[in-house]
Amino acid sequence: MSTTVAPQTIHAMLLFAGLSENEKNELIKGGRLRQCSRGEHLFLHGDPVKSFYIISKGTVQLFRETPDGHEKTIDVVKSGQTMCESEILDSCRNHRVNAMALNDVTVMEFPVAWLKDSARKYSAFALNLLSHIAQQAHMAEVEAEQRANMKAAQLVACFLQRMCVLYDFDPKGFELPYSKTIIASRIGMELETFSRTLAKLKEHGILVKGSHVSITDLASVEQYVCAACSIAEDCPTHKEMERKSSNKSGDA
Amino acid sequence: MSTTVAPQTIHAMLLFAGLSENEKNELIKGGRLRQCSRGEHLFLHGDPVKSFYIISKGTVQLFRETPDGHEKTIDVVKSGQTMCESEILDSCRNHRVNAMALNDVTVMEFPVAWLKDSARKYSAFALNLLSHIAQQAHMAEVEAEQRANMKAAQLVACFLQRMCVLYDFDPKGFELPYSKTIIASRIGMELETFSRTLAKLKEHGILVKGSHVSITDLASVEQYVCAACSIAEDCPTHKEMERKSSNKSGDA
DNA sequence: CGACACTTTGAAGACGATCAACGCCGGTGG
DNA sequence: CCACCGGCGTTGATCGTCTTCAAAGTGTCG
Repeated sequence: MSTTVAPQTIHAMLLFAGLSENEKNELIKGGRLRQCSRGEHLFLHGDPVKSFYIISKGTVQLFRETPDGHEKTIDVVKSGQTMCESEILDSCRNHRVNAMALNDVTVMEFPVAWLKDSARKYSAFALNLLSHIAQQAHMAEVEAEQRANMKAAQLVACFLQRMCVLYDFDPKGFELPYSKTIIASRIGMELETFSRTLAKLKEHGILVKGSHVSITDLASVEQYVCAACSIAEDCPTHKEMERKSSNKSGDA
Repeated sequence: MSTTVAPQTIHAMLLFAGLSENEKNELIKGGRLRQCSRGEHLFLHGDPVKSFYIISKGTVQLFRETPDGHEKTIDVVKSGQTMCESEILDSCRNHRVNAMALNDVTVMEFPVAWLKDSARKYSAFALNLLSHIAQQAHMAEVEAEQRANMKAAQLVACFLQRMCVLYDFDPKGFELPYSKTIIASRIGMELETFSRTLAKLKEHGILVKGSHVSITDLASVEQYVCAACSIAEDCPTHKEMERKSSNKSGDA
């Protein structure tokens, strides 16, 4: 299952790269497992920041309520990803977002002090953390630029490609891992716009029927989306999609 | 002058907090000064990443050309701020943006290896760097959300407030530090929209005449902008503006 | 004075948001 | 087994905001 990280797989995370097994064990001992069932909140906007999280299983929605009562999804985070590192490193007292389990979730929970202490103790960990955050910052930058420059259809197509890569789906056919409502909100558009957009995407090589997506014409998608993207040449998603299209091995 | 950081002031940067004077000197020895005159490029999109920069004097525009030939300003960075840390930490080979001096600029230039080496060597530096990047990531997140939720006039008003704080201007009256063309592009809107928006802002307590801005009614601005902002309660700019409005001491 | 960069203003158009209604489906309870 | 309901998604019509194209105004500097 692509949404599960076995406990031992945490060891394989890039965050712990370059550390000895002993050091990893030492670090991981600092956390404890926590279970959440679908719909349960891990924390709420305004709650004091108490932990750093590594998601071991399941999917978590990070969202915020705007002053006018709407609900905006900041991100959807899955197993193998982390939460709250930037809040902790930025020394935020309180959470800036809500976190809700979209399905049954298992997280590894580390006390706030753990993160900085570990960075202080193991310089390799500090450097990994730095790359990790820098990478996130980069992604955020790219998304901001895309949102500004591309239109809805391109944003959606690009997002579907990223989804393919993140969840290791077969582009030829896969199921959306969560509801269209949440996806739309994640991309920053209204559900109605998203719905209409999906319909139009068949002209560009993406066919959507219910929650089943098949990217029928990778070349067409790339030409439609990536040609309009200023980071195309060094876009990891773009590269990965090209790899997937040459390797004809899909693991459904 | 608010756009100058004397060499010794680099010592005072948060990035070097918690280090002894000897350690600071040791670190700073790793860099060398470079001058750029107005219009000169520090680096171009696609150039290999060769340095980490601390801006000591002047203002630098970071921008990118979109596929359709437009020019989009990613950020405008001034003395006391840094450049390229995330590229380096993300191990990017090539620059993702262009950097051009908007006026006469002095930067401190450190070789790429310096950043990671220093982080490895001094854990305090690594932690400072982590906060620094986390903070940037936070700002980027906030801006993204604002761009999605607020309308042009609110974005502009918010930006002017931020400018006030960053440059330590007196809200009651100050000059825009760079051209409206660049500001508009920085905020992500067309120059025409920006121009029209400025005119409309007088209804909300901001008067603009040429490049002279005066925020006449701070309360009105806050109510118009910050009330629509989801991070108002923990927005450093908002807080700082309130402080400025109580301290009736402006330093023009 | 003229050239040029920068800014303003006007009018038309594109795009997504919003409001409203309907279809679909799974679940619950009679 | 059917009727009802609520969550989710689709479709249609309208509206507001920003962009785009075009033209004219302002300022500076040789």
